Amino acid sequence: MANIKEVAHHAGVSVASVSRVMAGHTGVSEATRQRVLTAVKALDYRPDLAARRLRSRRTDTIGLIVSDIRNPFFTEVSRAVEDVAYQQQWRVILCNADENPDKEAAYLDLMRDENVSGVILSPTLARLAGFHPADYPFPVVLIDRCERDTTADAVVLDNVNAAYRLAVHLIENGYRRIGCLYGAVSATGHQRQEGYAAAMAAHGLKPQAIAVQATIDQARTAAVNLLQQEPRPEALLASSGLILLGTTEALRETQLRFPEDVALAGFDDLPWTRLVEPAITVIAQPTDDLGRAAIHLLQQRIAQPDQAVRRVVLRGELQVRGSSARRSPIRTGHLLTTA
Amino acid sequence: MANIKEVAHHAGVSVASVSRVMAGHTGVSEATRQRVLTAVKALDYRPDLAARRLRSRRTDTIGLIVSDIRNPFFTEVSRAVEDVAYQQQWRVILCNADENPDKEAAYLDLMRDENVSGVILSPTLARLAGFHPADYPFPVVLIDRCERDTTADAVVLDNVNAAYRLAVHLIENGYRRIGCLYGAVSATGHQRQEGYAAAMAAHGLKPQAIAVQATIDQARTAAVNLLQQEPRPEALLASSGLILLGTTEALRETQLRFPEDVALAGFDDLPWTRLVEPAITVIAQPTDDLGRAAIHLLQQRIAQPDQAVRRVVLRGELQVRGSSARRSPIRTGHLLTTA
DNA sequence: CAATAGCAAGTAAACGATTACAATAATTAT
DNA sequence: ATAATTATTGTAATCGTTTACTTGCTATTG
Repeated sequence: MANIKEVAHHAGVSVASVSRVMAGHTGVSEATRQRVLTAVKALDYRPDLAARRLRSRRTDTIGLIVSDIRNPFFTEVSRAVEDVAYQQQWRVILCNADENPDKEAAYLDLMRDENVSGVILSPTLARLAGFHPADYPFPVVLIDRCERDTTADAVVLDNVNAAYRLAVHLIENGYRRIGCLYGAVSATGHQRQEGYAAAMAAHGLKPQAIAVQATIDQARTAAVNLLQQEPRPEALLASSGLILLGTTEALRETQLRFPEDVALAGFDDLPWTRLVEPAITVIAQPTDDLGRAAIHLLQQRIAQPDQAVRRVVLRGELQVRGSSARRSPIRTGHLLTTA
Repeated sequence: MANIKEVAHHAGVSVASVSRVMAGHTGVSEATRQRVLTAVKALDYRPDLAARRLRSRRTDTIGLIVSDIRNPFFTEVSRAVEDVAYQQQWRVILCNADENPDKEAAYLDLMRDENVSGVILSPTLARLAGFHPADYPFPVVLIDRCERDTTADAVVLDNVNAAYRLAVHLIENGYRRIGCLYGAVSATGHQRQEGYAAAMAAHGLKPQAIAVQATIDQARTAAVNLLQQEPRPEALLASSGLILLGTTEALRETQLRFPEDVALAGFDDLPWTRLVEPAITVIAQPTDDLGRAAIHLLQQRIAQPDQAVRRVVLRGELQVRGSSARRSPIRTGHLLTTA
């Protein structure tokens, strides 16, 4: 591979001129620019990134550390981030922490080693507690997960509110004993449980929330347990797409029909929620906007390290479908007498 | 951030010794090793990767270019690759080509710029035609997509065979007019169509295969079209998870039931295929093994650049479920007379 | 005991770019 | 025409490592 020296020699100019042309800098005459460009083409020259990064101390690279790449929510967000970055000639190092704080820590160390310009992070609960951006040698934008009192740039859903609306929707459709399965290891799960609990309290209902690991299998097991309790919940609310999937599997396993036996609602408008019969009521998250907002926030922070902390809160959209259909009065003799 | 010089000074040794300790090289006394390590800890030193890469001309980084990160198949494969790499202290640059040859080319250029040790690639059709590893400045292992006559390391499914078995399964269950929706832009789609066509031919049946873009929406549109033709197909075979999803949506849209009106079978054992009623018959791909095999193959190739070309062919497993249940004789008067 | 090997540690030259600074050429002002 | 200014270009130092080579010991051997 040709290096900058050979290009300079071939073009009959100095290495500085070549460098200036490659960087798109001003202050180089059109004549030399052309000579350099033809030499570059002739030698198929491409600057060595390691050398450039060493000398310039910039990498034009950002890190994206997601909690679980197999969760379609994060896949979508990653794609959005990658798409924007790609257009702007930035590199993205995508890391999958697998909800594991050790892996998360290792990746953050790696980001430091790589000298990235910034990081987009969906943090584990452990890291989020007492999180302070100043502890990191690079700008950090949190995504999906953030506490009320976290002082860091962040892009999140209005989790409490969205879960509240979802729960109210179930309540208004006649359901009273509503169970909630929420992700134990994420701030998001907790906030959604909080919104659910608030809605229940506002209607004088007793909440029953179960914390689970946010995997399909764990959610299914927990849901089966919950469904075998007496009295059985009339409806279930799942705080994420994976938990919703596990919960739906549990209903199949226990041969319960929704919404007749147990109504169902959850988060994440994934394609399959429209495929099952009936389709499932969900809060749709604007994954694309989340990703775009995160990278824009990060770029602004990189450009302006001292600007005020910003938080972007996006609204989830309630998609009402059959799984939460109004409770049929025929089956609810008990409710009829109390109403 | 401390650099190697400061560490050397702090430990009272030369930079060479520090470097040797950091690299885990032999030929350094236990005494100095300890002094270096304490200095490293005291100064919180971490070697600068840019400098290391520049000097050593190695990056310990591989590129993983997938066709579509939103396709769960590739998500799973990526996770497997990343997992193995992580354990071995390799970095992975994950790139999403979005089935776009230009983006794919741009990423391959990027890989060269990054001076990666090797690349795992699921190529577009255009690139696969006439693919030769020698055209690239790094070792390449193909994954998921590979032609019979491609002379490159590759890890693929036994696509033709798997599709053949899947089609035969439908035929043996009494279906005759079987349509096939396959991915137009991937070698995999073509091979699966080929296996399907072979099975049809072997049973004296006329194939009807439609090439589609491998997206949910395109597949749905094409499937709706196909389902509105007269005579309507008795069964549909989808060549990938996304196409299967779109096809299933089409059945919902046209209010057709499976398997009663149209039987259904496809590729990729995704969680949702077990959720719909009835569950869908699929070929399960060993995504984890595919990913692991790919990175192992790549590492062997990196260690032994001149070893013979290898191809790992993994077998897909047929998961028979309700969507392809034996055609009920009651509804198939025509078949009864011909049987 | 001198010669020789073997090991540990140090010195300094790369790696290939960027960029501060100096030098030169071209332009404008007086 | 000359001085002052500006626009180009070149020179060389620098980024932080790795590593070939040299040096200085200590231990081994004939």
